[in-house]
Amino acid sequence: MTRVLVVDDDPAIVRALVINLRARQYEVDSAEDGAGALRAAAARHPDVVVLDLGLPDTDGVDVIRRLRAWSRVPILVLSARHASGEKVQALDAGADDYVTKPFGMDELLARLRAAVRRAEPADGGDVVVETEAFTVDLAAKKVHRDGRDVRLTPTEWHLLEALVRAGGRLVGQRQLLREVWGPSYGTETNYLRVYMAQLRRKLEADPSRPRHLITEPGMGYRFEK
Amino acid sequence: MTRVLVVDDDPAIVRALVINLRARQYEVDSAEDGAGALRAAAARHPDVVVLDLGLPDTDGVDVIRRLRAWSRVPILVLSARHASGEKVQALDAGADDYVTKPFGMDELLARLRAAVRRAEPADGGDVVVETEAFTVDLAAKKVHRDGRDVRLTPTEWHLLEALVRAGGRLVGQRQLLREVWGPSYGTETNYLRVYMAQLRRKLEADPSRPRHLITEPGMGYRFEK
DNA sequence: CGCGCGCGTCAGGGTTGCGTCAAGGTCGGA
DNA sequence: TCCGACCTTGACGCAACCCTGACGCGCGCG
Repeated sequence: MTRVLVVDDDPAIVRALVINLRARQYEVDSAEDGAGALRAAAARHPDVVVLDLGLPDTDGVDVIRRLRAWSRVPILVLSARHASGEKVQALDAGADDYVTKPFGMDELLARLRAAVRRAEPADGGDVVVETEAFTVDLAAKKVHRDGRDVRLTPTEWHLLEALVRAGGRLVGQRQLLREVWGPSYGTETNYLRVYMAQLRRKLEADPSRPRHLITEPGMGYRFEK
Repeated sequence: MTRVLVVDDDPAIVRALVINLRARQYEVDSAEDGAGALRAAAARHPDVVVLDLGLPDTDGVDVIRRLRAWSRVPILVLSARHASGEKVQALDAGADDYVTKPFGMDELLARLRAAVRRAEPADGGDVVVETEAFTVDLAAKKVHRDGRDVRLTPTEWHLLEALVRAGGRLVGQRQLLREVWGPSYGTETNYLRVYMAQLRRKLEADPSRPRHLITEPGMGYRFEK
């Protein structure tokens, strides 16, 4: 879930933002001054910060600088000032976007989505799943075992990926076949047997007693850490 | 040097932007419609795109989508419309920022700097990447090997750059083709074979046994340190 | 006890994909 | 106008992959 930090000294605005964001499944923290903002950012590691420039204790641009000193979290600035000098200062200090009050909630949310989307592949880069026998890197499409790379064929990789992405849940054979071979392959369960065997031979310590690529007889297969 | 692509059908705006950007040491290309924008983006690989939504031939949002189909270049949208619906559409299609006309040049430039700054470390990380066989300098666009410069053709460089920027991740052949040759070249995989061979001949110690420019059969290619 | 079912294993044959080479085409500079 | 560098395109051999069928095994059930 995406975590947002809202910083504003006007309780009405904070409330409006919190309600709207929570309704859209964001996790929201809030702060009402610069010190609180920096504390919250350090403690909670938000995925994006919505920052009002007119805070009671600190200059907003200074908050941006201090955040940027150690974090690359996207910062979306709110401000009542329309003057372009303010905007330039904030943006050059490291802000990602600048919205003037009064703002439309739809627009703000869209800009927020844009900021989060941009940041995603940057720091959430590698999705790596580890087991005691091998390591799967879903982003790089790489499998590691005993310090060496394991070579997988395209079909083997697709199958492994489908299982790993299910995150430990059971995947039915029909679903597996459709994901890997395409929508018209619902019954060729022998494909699964052949390729599961190859995967186990390449990945399991003891292929005849799989510990991670598990068969659920009559139902399907499951990946287990 | 940072390369900017300006897309607008109003010559006055294009001129103003080009003058201001060139004065600040940007390298500027321009296009006046959607088709030209896509062509220019494919040919010149700009570091940021400034895009007017009201183009004569195409819906601006559609241009954004088509760009996003193969590129992550930052897109800064210009528009005369203040309506929030337009903004939301453009941002959700993949735009990075949205500025309404008339705009202040200072503000636009600041937003442009923000967009470029964000993108820089996002896909590169290191500007210089070293292997035991050769060294790639992404900023200087140079390749060193055994203490001397290696001469690469433009296409060879694009290909190498796309692989190195992926940072060890596997790059699918379709994606590679689109990044290097443009969005309409999704299937000419023989290009890849030819140019990968040339790169290996120039860079690998033993071109028949590549250690850094690796083929993943059926899936794509990967750069490995 | 015999049978059927589902799963794992193995090996062979058709097909695809990759590396290689060479020739034709295009563009810009001398 | 000629020349060279670069890009495109096609052909060919080879290795790897995908599919397929056959067989063996364990289990549950009649």
